[in-house]
Amino acid sequence: MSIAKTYTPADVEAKWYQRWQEQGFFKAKANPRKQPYSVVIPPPNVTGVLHMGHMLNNTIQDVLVRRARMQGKEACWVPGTDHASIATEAKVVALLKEKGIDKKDLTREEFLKHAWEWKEKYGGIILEQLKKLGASCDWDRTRFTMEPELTEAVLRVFVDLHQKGLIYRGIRMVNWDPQGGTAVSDEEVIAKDTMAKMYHLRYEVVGQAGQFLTVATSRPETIMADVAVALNPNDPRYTHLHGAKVRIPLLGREIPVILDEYVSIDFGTGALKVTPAHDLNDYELGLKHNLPVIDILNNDGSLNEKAELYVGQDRFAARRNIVKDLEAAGLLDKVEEYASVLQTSERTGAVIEPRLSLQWFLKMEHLAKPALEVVENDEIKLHPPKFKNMYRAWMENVHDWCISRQLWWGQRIPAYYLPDGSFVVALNEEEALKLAREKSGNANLQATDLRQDEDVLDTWFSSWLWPISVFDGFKDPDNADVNYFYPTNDLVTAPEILFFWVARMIMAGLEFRKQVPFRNVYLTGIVRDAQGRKMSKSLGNSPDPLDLIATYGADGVRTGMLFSSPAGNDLLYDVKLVEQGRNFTNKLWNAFRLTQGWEVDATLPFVNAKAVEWFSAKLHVAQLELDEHFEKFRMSDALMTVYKLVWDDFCSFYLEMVKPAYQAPIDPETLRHTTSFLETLLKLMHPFMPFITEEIWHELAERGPKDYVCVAAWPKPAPVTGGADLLARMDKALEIVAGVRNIRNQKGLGPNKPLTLATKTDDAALLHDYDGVIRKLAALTEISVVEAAPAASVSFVTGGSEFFVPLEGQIDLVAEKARLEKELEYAIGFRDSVLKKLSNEKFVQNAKPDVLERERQKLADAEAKIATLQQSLNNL
RNA sequence: GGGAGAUUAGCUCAGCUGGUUCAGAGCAUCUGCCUUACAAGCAGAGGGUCACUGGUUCGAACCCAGUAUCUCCCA
Repeated sequence: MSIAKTYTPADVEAKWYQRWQEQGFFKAKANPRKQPYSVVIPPPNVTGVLHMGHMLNNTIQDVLVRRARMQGKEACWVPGTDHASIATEAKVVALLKEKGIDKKDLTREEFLKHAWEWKEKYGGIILEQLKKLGASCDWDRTRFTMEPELTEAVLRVFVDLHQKGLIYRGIRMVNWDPQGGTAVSDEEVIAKDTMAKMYHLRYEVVGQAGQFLTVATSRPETIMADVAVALNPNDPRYTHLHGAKVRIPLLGREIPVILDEYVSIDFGTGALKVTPAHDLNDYELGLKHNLPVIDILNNDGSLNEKAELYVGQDRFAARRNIVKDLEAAGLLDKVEEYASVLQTSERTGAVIEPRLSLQWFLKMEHLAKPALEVVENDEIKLHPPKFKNMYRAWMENVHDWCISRQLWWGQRIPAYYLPDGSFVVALNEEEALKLAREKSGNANLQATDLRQDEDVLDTWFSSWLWPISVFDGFKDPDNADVNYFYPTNDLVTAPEILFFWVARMIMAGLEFRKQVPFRNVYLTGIVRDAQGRKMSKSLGNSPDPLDLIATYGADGVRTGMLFSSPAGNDLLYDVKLVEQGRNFTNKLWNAFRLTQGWEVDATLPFVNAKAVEWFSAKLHVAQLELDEHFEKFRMSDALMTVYKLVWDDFCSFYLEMVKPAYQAPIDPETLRHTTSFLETLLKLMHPFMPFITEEIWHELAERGPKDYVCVAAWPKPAPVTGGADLLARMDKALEIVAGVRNIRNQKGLGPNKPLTLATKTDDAALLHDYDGVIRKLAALTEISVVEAAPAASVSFVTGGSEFFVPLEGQIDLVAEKARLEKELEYAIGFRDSVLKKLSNEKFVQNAKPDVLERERQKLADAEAKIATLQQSLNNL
């Protein structure tokens, strides 16, 4: 036999991927005669490389897309990347630093030149990696969120929303990332539980030397920004200080004591220092009491000259130093540990600094309301639906979106400032100038008089337009593509970005196209290691996806990932999973090898009708089940259905039933059916295992130039007459087979030792019809119907029939008796429980007729079994 | 602190409208087999008080209440 004994994916994967591309199978265009099916990829970070999360996510998308393509839909999977402003800028800055270049020494244009160079060099890597996985994207449609067309879309949207009054500029407390040197949105802040220290500081009461008010704070370095100390008016401990002034420790500046019920009496000392520039709550308090704002921090988190002390020091260094100095001055009362929450930046990990700054915001209320509604009314379905609760909670408490970032890598905010400080918002400089002239009434205003905002937009402000912008829906809102492919069908993404991205795409879709961007959102879990830890570079617990593909084959890896990943559940990755996937490909390969080895003898009669009928019926049931799993987005279950159909039903049973003796020929009819079954199985498996199925497809027959399983028609379930009966009868026959095999195992007989079977049966027809199947699978030479048990035989009971395997000299009467008694005992217990149910009048009155009928049948079966078992015992 | 979800075999999970497809699947485990498609395999077997305590019901893994533990989201 010339076909390799084990399947070697490396030999075929690249070949088929190339062929598919040459054939243009992945290309999609608006085609009114076909039903559209579109998916947009969650654009990976342009600087990224493929990780396990991408593997899972893109495998699922590819399964959906490939199946849709086979179903005859115009399947369009749009790939692309996003520019990931903070992450990319940080990488470029780091790279430049290695070369001895400081970002500060570069102009914006110079920096962007470096960034683009870097993007050109590394930006496509991840997409190339996806091809190795088999992703059937329409690569001609590859988009990048910062390319000119998409940038224009972003700017248009900004201008539009500004005109609608939804974008505004204001001083707000933002989350400042001192390391990234930029504001980040609420959603990019991660709260971490930590133990922090609470410092009790002594503020001297003005005019009462030696009298102190003790204030507890976790941030002693901010006292220089204090503008008041607040007390609860109802706190009896402090009534004597109402109206007093206190002196800031070390600094000596006098600040008022204010009263506000906001202060909680039992937290800390009940006295709260008020630092409006560096705490959101303090800021609110300051507004209410009309207090000044003193900002003592620089962008990088160091103290500025307004602090007067520790100027130039980093906030954490300043904290250490001021604690030392306070202690030395006797102004530190005590330090205690307490559990607190540290806000950190998702991007850089730096501790977030609440900071007042002038930023651009997008009002959310108007956008959030309809976006909530379409999820509530299932116009967009989340899978699994438990995420609906989370989605609702967020949408009902949504805050305005801080969309400006103090970076260079990204779309620059299209706001232009006039010399007088006012601004206009316009798509480009010319229009801005026009507007500025109108606004100022100064017709002589020149472009050089305008200054464009320095900041760029949040990357999500590009990504939220993705399902529209990839089809050029902003540039040309009525183009054929967008009209045909939008709304897209399914979105596959991670729950972590449900709000960042999914919710905002829904908002954008409704706002700009009055239509939802997709119908289904499939939320994958996080890929973790076997111990449940998140995969991370620092832990080194993440395998390299490309190594995995090289070792186990893309098909093996794809199925391995899917075996254990129900929607929304984390995937505990274990190499055993991809091994299982690889083994599955090998199993299929060998089934194919077997059929390839058969010689046909055209004169042979068709002897396998029972097997063929049965497998046809099995196939029908499995297809219905498979389609149902797909409709419900139960991908693991869908795969498992195919897995069992192929491995158990096709290989372990069907092929064993029809397989001729070694080197014996097969009849043409059986071969025809078998090949046809195999082709159907290849189609059903193709979305999961595209490469091996394509390889076998072409090995199985000479194929025409366009005849690929990749574009074969998805099989329609074909009902089989009397299918349910066929399945039930085969099940009975296989039970008999299992009974014989069990005896072989118990008695240590080899799988091939010829045996005979005798039976006292109530279903002689079954034995007659399935004689061939049973004899073959159980390796029996003869099955005979008898009146009485043969001497010296081992027996078993299935259904109401008793079977005997004569075994001269190998019968252990005692053990045999014990076994039968145990079975009998169980059967009696079972019968009694049914009897009890049936003798309960209320049950008989209340239970539905079919339930009652089933119970009666149960009773009859049990009675029959008991009778047979007793007979067997008597015979011993 | 507020909210949501979960708890079923050693592991990962199914289990629909309460009732024979109700205690399941895959993996793992154990036993025996290198039986000419496959040892990346074949055959067989064992394994669970459905977290706990009550309640509703003729009947509960499923419905209700409480308890415990875990996870996630928000503050």
